[in-house]
Amino acid sequence: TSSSGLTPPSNPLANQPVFPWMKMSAAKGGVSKRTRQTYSRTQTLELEKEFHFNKYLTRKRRQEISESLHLTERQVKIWFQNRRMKHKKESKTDGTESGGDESSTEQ
Amino acid sequence: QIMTLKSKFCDARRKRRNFTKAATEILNDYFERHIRNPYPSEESKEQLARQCNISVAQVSNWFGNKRIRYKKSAQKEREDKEVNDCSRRNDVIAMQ
DNA sequence: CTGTGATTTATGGCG
DNA sequence: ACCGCCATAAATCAC
Repeated sequence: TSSSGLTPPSNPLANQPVFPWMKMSAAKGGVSKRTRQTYSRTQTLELEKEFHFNKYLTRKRRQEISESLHLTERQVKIWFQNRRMKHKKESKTDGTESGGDESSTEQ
Repeated sequence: QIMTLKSKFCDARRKRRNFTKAATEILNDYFERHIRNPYPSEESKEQLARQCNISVAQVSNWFGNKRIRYKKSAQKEREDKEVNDCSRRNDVIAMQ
């Protein structure tokens, strides 16, 4: 009602109610922007090598790896969890695909 | 960056093409009709996947990306609105 | 450069 | 208490 001529005709985002899922997860104490560390080539390579050796970690192995790669034990643990998920996903899709690619079969 | 060189062989599975217009329309339609809680169940994902002729994983990716990107633009829009309000107030103050 | 689908780090819930 | 699985967030990658 205030400004007569300047009513935004199409603005789907601005005047929509803010539903809970749209709120941002502020996390701890006041101002914190979440950052995601990207692992170096060597870190990824070593982790991958170890994963090929075994899919699951021993407490001891986890300690050794985390120390040599300058990652926390938690990061190593999580990396293996994520890697297992990736492995599972790949197993589903690939099945027994060998090389074909190109043209149709892609989803 | 380092991956960029090698990936051409190992990760060649990365992006190929966009979804069809029809598929995007179906997904967007579902999203907007469930804007209060855009988290499709496993069954809904399967149905959408069939309708769009894509995989369930791709449907999940689409909703993940959509939620985050929608949330971000909505937040940005709200920030801009605040700035506009401030400017408007400042204009009024300036006139007085 | 932007858009967009996919992948990589990281969290929390539940078993 | 602790770990693995899973769905998801958020950042980042790769066209």
